[in-house]
Amino acid sequence: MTAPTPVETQLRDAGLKATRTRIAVVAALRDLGGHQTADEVSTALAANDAVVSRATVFNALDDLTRAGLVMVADAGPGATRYEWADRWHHHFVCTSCGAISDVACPEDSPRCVDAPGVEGTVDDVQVIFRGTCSSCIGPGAETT
Amino acid sequence: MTAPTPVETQLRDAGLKATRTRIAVVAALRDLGGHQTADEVSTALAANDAVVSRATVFNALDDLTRAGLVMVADAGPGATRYEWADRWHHHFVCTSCGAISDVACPEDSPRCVDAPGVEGTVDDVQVIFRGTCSSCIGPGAETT
DNA sequence: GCTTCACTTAGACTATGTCTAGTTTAGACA
DNA sequence: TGTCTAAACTAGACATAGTCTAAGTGAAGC
Ligand SMILES: [Mn+2]
Ligand SMILES: [Mn+2]
Ligand SMILES: [Zn+2]
Ligand SMILES: [Zn+2]
Repeated sequence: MTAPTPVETQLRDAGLKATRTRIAVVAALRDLGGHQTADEVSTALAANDAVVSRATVFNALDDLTRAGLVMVADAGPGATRYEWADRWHHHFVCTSCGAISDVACPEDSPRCVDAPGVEGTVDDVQVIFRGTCSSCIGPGAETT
Repeated sequence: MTAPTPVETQLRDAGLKATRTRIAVVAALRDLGGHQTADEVSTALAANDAVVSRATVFNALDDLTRAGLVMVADAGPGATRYEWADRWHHHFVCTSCGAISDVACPEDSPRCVDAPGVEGTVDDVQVIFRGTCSSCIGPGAETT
């Protein structure tokens, strides 16, 4: 039994068991980088000889999100995209090609924007910038 | 042929034909209010003796969104929610019960927040506040 | 080392959205 | 007003995303 890594500690602090699967999912997201779907995570785990049931990947991502180890990048329709919760940030989504890129959060904090008139408690604030990315504007813009 | 309503004009200005279906979809969203899924719109149309193919409802909502007559309320997984694009605003999503409520946009403009360092053109900015709504906090909070 | 309950599993099931090929229609123009 | 044609609509098959259930497994408290 090795010394508990930070991830294991974070899990237990959130009242979750530090299972092989959850640790592998966090590692996969951190290693892959970017914004991954549940099925992409599943594939990455399988490639690492850590086959995990599809339902479990969805459950793990959900649990990890609530525990704050993983964040969701809202980007409209299609599969939900997850990423390792390193630093809080926002997203730019290209409505032409679907690409998602990070936008730094000026405050580096999940509650960076004030919420006037909200009836309830605000946990975090996500800003989604939508538009056309530079590759889609440029000379070689894809119309597909 | 009656005089063109504003909606018909808006459609033609966007290069779209002012069809019976599209007009009915906008009317349904305006009359229903709130944040509706494609299937809820479909049901509302049917109740109005205006049965429309499911694929057409999806297409119409997509076209109307691009034309600026309808807006999407991003709210995480689940069906995409549409609403009549009256005034630009943001959303508060309760992570406990899933309720979506409007949050006024201080600037009343789709480009209310500055996007530092984005590689491309920003068309609009949506802010999503996530947390727990007052009914879910209050004494009679549902755990379901 | 036990015990227990949270976790994981396979796979059926539901929900959400897309595609295609044939038909209809809005709106341009004569 | 009648004709024409690209755009829009249709039904329904298909694809993708996510949920549920009941039985087996393992992390962690003792
Ligand atoms: Mn990101
Ligand atoms: Mn709204
Ligand atoms: Zn792009
Ligand atoms: Zn609530």
